[in-house]
Amino acid sequence: MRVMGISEKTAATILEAASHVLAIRGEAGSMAEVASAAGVGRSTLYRHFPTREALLEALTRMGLTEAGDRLAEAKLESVPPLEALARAIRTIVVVGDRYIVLLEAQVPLDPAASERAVVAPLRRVIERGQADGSIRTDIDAMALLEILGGLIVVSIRLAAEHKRGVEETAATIQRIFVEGVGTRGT
Amino acid sequence: MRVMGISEKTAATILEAASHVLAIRGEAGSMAEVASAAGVGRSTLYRHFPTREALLEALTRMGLTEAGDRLAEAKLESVPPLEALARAIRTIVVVGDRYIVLLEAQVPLDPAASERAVVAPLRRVIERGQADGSIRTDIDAMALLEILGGLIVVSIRLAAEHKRGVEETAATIQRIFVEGVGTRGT
DNA sequence: AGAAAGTGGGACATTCGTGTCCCGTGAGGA
DNA sequence: TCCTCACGGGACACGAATGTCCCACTTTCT
Repeated sequence: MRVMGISEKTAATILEAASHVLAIRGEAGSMAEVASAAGVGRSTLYRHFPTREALLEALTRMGLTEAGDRLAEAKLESVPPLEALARAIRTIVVVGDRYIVLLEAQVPLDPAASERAVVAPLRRVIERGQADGSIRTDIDAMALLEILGGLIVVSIRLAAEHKRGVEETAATIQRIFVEGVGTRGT
Repeated sequence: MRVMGISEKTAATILEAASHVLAIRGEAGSMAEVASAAGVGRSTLYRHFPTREALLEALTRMGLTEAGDRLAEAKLESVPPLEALARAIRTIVVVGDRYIVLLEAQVPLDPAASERAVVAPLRRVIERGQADGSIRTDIDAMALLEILGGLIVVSIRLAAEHKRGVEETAATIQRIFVEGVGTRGT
């Protein structure tokens, strides 16, 4: 028999609210605010997530899982690298929209999990592109990956604050990342 | 006659130390840490900067002024847009290296001052590039500017944490921003 | 030497967020 | 119907950071 008060549904409600509150208030978002936003008592919040850290950790798991699933659905492997890049960027920006905090605040996200869910797929795309000649090879994949990651974060932030459509922002980012801002005649 | 304890030199020492501490510890850096890092007493710190906000505000003024001066020295107007872009990126990344906090934490930086010191020069470069055909015009200058700003922040962060040389990071960012990651044959 | 300014350090009040505990209550299953 | 499980809310201890006050010290200028 269980000792603690648990309700799958409430937990989901809390996580949902937490992602919103933290996305807006950033690191400053307190447990009280999360609880209030979720429409539950502070006690209940602590019943489900014993510490703030536990809540953040659960949030990251949720975000990574979601991102991983969507990336898997996107079938990146079955399209040309540049097209795959576009899909991946769009996917991550859309999902990440609700998890900005975890990117801003340095929430210690499980390296293995993030590697598996997000980093690896992206790296495969880039490496494939470098192999078939569609992506430049004078900058190594790791550096490209880091910059791409940064760009995605930027675009999530821009989409969040500037209210420019998520889709549009992702598209702009993708074009610049692939084509650059310079014209051909350079 | 002045009523308060002031020492130009100490104030400078404090600001210098503050930029370092906050660059490393982020928003979490406390007044006590700053004081200790500056080698002064907490009292002295408060004597010069009555509140934490005042300290941050002074820091932003310092950063903006420095960035503005360096950009002015760079003579952006006298070189082709793409070259100017490269110089500007490099300059801002180098200067910004010590002011990451102000970018991360949303320190309410004076819009007018930042506009004058940093935004305006960058925008002039971009608009000049769009006018002479060296920069694409299918994305408006404002969007390009925002993304460029984001990219710069990213590269400052990368340079700070990853220890890749500031110069090298700035150069990589600049190449990607201008040329993109795709090869010509796209 | 003497005064004044700048500094250091400690004590203190205050605020805020975290985490714990306890008890009352309402709804749903046995 | 009754009983249990989850929830709500309030009280509380604790720690950390901000900002204030006060006193004792060193340096420096006169």
